[in-house]
Amino acid sequence: MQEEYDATTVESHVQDLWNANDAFQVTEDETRPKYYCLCMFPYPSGSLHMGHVRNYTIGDVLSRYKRMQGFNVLQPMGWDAFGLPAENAAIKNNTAPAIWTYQNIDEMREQLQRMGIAYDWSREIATCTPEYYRWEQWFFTQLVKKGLAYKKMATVNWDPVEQTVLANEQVDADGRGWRSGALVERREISQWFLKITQYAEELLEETEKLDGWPDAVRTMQRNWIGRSEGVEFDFALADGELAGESAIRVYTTRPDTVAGVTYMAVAAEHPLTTHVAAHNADIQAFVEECKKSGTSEAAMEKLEKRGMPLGIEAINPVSGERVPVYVANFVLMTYGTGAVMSVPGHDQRDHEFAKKFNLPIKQVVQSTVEAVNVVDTAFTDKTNTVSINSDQFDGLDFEACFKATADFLAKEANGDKKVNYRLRDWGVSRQRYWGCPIPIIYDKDGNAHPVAEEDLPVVLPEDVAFSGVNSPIKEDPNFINTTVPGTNEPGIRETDTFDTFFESSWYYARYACPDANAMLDERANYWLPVDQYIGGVEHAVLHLLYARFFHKLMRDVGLIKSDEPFTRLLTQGMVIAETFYRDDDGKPEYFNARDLDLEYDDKGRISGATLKSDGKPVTVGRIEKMSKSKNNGVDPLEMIDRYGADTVRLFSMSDSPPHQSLEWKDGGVEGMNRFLRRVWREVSRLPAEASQHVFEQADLNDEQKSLRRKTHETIAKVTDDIERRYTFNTAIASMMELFNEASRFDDRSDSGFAVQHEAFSALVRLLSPFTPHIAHEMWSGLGYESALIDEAWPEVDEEALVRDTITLVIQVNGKRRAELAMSANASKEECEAAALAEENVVRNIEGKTVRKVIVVPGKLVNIVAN
RNA sequence: GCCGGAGUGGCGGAAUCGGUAGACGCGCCGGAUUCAAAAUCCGGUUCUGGCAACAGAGUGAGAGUUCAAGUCUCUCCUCCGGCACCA
Repeated sequence: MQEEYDATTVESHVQDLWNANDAFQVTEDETRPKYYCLCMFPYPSGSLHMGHVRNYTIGDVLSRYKRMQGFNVLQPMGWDAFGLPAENAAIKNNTAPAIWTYQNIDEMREQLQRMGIAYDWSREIATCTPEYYRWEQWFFTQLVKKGLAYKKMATVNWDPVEQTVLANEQVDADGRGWRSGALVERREISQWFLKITQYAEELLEETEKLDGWPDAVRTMQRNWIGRSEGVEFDFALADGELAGESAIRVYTTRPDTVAGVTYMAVAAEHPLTTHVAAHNADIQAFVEECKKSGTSEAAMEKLEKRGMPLGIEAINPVSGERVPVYVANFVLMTYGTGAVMSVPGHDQRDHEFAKKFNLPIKQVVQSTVEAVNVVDTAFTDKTNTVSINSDQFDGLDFEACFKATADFLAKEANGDKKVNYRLRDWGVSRQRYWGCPIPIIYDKDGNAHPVAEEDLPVVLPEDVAFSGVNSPIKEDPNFINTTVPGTNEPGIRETDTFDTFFESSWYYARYACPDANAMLDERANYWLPVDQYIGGVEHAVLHLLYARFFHKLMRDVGLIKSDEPFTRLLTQGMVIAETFYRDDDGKPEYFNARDLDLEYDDKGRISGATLKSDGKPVTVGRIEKMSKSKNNGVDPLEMIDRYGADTVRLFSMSDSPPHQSLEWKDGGVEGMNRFLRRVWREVSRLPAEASQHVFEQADLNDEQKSLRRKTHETIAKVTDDIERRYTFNTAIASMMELFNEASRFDDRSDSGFAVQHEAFSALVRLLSPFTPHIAHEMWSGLGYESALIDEAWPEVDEEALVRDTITLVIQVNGKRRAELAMSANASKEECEAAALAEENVVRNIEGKTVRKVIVVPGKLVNIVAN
């Protein structure tokens, strides 16, 4: 072992060794417990960023740790390869999306390999290959047959200039198309949906059981599913039938407030609105206006609450009063019945609308504990309340009134108790090119036929000229024209592709059997569920919910046996860094720190910065998530070149716990590099014969015992931090403590060397999941013949943890006044006596009476005196 | 608006079950080495007072429970994240 640590040499040497031995290839093995550790696979954008580094290092630490614990560990990697950026790049660079994507995959694979992560590369998957997507096409045809996939009209963003559908990401905050700048419109087209709502109840119930998931993610999923219990019932139309209907059906979670309904509101798409609009130009104009606004959340948010009276009245089934019906832009056709009863007294939104249109506000719920004035604001409490102004329901609390009204509505107004979900069926059609073709053929009457199993996959043509925004397959007769399955009739192919969440919803299962000649085979039941899943919290709802849904679908088709895909989930925080900018004309221009000269104040804080190229100052901005737009990214490859992958890995784990954000700091990286160089140096200086010496615990002196205790305390601490707490930062801190103590230890006796060798032997193994390359070399440096990846995780020697003496903290009235070294087995009385005799204690209780003495064995004595 | 999470030195953070607040790292200060610098090594570093021993203050603000509170309870403030016309 050389005395100077050279990361580049070490890392390429160790990686070659692993590669030559296929060190991380695994097969099913019933004799060992399995451990499937998975990181969310990347989109192949072409370059690795720090978020990837952090994500994959966490996975590798856990994988390597479990391997040393004796588990049969699977850690695969692949590519979420379909998606919009490939199309954007294609337009910009005039290359086919496939070529761009495969080139990026090659580049990123190389970059990833430099990090030395223990992947089983033989299982690599790219979702854009027909070998992968043919199975999801097959699966979709099964779902169509089971009625779990169906077609219906749905709203999309339509760019009137480009004459194309836009993804939500392609519509800016002002509701304009990204290329044309034209105002995006809403348009109804027929699209495919998966019936996730059929699984809403099971998904919700099992959310409660996912105790290996962060509470935040479970809460988000619960809210996203959004279960509510209420009643659906009719408001009869006051002047008889309209548009073939005699009533307006509504859904409410507050049947106890029906008496307070003073008006109603229906959606722009509601049949009643359409009926009235046919003879009323003003209403027609209003409906058109509603349809013009985009579907994006940003657009919805800005929407002002507006409405118009339809000139219709309905009868309140409880009060018998006539109430006017409005059309309003905030009523959603897709939730409930597309019509709502409005209770301005007890719903804030209804209250605002009532004020704006001068509608009556009626109080029907009274608080039993405070004064209520529904003229100013809605009263929405459901506890400590009684019903008033509600005839036979007066005097009931919320629960009783809910039940009584529901029973009444059941008899008098076609009422039905109903559970509603905020969750909608998952629209999987995308009018994009670079995705998996939906395997459907339409006959001349427009009926949909799933492509026959033997005709799969429907291959996406990759050799395409990409001229505009429109998908090239939509104009490709070779792709479109075919025959209807089972006939000789001409048929037309579906040209929409799947939402890319489709691919990422089942890839974790395919890794178990990437070469299977079926969607999955028995191997999936060996490896699944994933024991540990790691990725960004931005996927808390969509991806993680879709994957859970798919898992249940695959279970119900008989492909797998488990109910849930991911047993434990870790969501890592963002990687953040300083930003620097100039804002001369209202559009800030951001600069990367590498192009700046930074100034620091006397406390080491950044006080100013100037651009190297012109020497003029730039503004120091906030610390934000690394991104292209803020130009504050740090290139992982540059860091690996400078310090080595081990240093980069170690820093990414050391500075904060994984679920929190990590601030990238050059000084911190250098600190980790310094630490590794020190460990290397100490190990290289340890005499070769140190490994030969043995010791007997009973014969050790106090210093030797103390180092042994530190060694084994550290093993216990690091194990607990990785296994239970996920606090890799504190694990690293405690390894540094052990190193500091072991390197200061200067005892050249045989047993001294033996104890020191034990400390370094443990340290190297504890470090190995974090910094596997340097650990491998140091392991041989310590005189071991074996490869470190085949070693077992170090075990705690309980005997080494035993303390003869302990430090007792002495407090007077809760304030620390002294410390005492005591025998570890001293009695309570002895501790108390020693504490009361201590010099500084005597001084502090002088003139006071000791009221009470509290002894916490092994820790402290608190003397209460006044 | 609703639902989460978080506020601790100059900075990132530690304190795991109510028991020594500030581990570990960065930065800064001093020293050694050097012709000099970088690198490296050693020491110091919450604030105030003191040569020191030690004393006082201190975990966003305010109250409370307790022998003992960063940790538990209540009220409030600030920041971050998610959802947001869901009837």
